[in-house]
Amino acid sequence: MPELPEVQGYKVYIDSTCLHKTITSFDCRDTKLLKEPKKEFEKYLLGTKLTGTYRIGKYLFVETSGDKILVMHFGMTGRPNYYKEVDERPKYGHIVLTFENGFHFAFENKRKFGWWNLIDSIEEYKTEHNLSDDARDLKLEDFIASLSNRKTDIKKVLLDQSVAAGVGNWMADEILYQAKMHPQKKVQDMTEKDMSTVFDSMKKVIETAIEHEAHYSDFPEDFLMHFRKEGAKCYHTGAEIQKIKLGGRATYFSPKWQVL
DNA sequence: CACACTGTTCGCTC
DNA sequence: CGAGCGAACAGTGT
Repeated sequence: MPELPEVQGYKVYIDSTCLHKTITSFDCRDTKLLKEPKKEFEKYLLGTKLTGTYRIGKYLFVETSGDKILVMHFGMTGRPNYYKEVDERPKYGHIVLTFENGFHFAFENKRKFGWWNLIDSIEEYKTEHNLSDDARDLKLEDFIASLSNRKTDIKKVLLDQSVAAGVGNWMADEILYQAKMHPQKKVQDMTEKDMSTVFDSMKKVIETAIEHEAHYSDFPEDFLMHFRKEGAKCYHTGAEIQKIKLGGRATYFSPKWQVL
């Protein structure tokens, strides 16, 4: 589930719980979640403190008092959990840090698509992994530039983390619904005005979601999230929401509202 | 039971 | 080189 707004919430949570406390233990019960050997994590984390966080899209960079930066990606089912007692360890808390105050930080990851990594430079990592600026900070001119050489459905392009880092499957559907844009609109057929409309919707969806702490039921009533299921009624037209598959992802849209 | 779901990454074609 | 595409990954839920 975690897309940009959820990860933003995780960042705030970690900032308010885990910073400036010496790490006394590192426990990982499934090393598949580690992109470097476990020994490296022990070496660079034990005895250090987490000092700050920086988010780009769905990637959370955690700075430490040591020589490395910790990168967390929550995958599809990840979330942080800060707790006190050892026996409170969550079922899917596959990675756990313990701090000098005795509290623990669990990286919960039910489906194990999330991971941790150790890196030297955020800028370098961003370049190597073709990450765009965070969608929240992205400039219209950069968004248009990224779209200019693309020749496929706008929905697929929105999911590309080199275009607008942080947009995931539900956000892409919501952005296109707000923009009245059909998900299969070909990017090469879009005018600059179309792109600008989608861009503005993206900003609106991001800020609305963060404002409501990614709690979907609190979103405005004309948001797709309230009726994002096959056969549900579109807020504007009353027509049935349709489900198609794009880029291997379930895509929901209102055919009467988002006309191709 | 077979498949849906979620994001990234890999391998392949063009 | 890089866009596009589809499969693969893990495990729970339906």
